[in-house]
Amino acid sequence: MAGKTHLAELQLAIMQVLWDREHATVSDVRETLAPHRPLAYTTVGTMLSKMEALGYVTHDSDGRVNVYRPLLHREDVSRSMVTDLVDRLFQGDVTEMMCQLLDGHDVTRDELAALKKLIRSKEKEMRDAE
Amino acid sequence: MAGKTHLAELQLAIMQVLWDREHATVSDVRETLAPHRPLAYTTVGTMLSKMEALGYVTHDSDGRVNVYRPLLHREDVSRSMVTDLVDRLFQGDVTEMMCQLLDGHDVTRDELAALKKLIRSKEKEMRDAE
DNA sequence: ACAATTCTACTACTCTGGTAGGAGTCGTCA
DNA sequence: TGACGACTCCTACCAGAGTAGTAGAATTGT
Repeated sequence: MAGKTHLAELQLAIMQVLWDREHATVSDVRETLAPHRPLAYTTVGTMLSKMEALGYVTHDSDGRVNVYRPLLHREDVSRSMVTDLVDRLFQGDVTEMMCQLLDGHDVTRDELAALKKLIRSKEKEMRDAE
Repeated sequence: MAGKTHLAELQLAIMQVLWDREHATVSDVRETLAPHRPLAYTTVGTMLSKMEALGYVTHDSDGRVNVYRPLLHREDVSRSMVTDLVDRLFQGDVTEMMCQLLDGHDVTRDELAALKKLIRSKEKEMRDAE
């Protein structure tokens, strides 16, 4: 399953809240989003309903309050969205994407070091696998 | 200028065609897209008009045929879309994005090597800059 | 010279994301 | 005990992406 997981702006923001705290009420989500993005209570509620209809989240009722939980996995969504962008922007060429990241952003020395380590472990992994 | 450059699906696909061949007619675009995505002539035409209204492309008339040219730069668009995704998915953490790329995709040995080289030159660049 | 083709311009429709109002419900507290 | 606040549910609305049809002008092959 999983499949196509192209989350829109607000949907993703809401999912992030749900992923961070496992479950949340409409108020929780609203308050968390508020600083960056003040929304009416009903707006968040409506969006959550739509997302439930889409199978992104589910809820059970604690008394009369709906408590929402994510159904999608964070990793699945990031993977699929990243893949999608690489495909659309660079015809699937991961290296191109890397260049873009390194060139277009301020990367600290430490981050570069971390990346080298990451690559080395990846190489090792490949060697072991064969 | 530049600013918000969140191109939608089809819009991006059309821009890719324009970037690849510098300029193109409606037919050109349509034919290029056709294998993956067969669209009516008018669909492509309409979309190009909309994109012109948005300032993404421009055209001049060769006889009675409109020849479209991109106004946005490929690099600007990729940078901004990549940045956008990193922000939304990983709160701007570029390293996280790299992990995602390396873990979630099949990366060949050669690509890993290329990446190491890329990182090294980036490091050098930083050293020289100070 | 005329029919078929090609192209633009205009119009229109569908879907979905985003946004919110209002009605109705229920618990609480003064 | 009744007003208040928090909450859900239903409904509505707009914008933009995507899709395509139609009308009418220009082009071209025969």
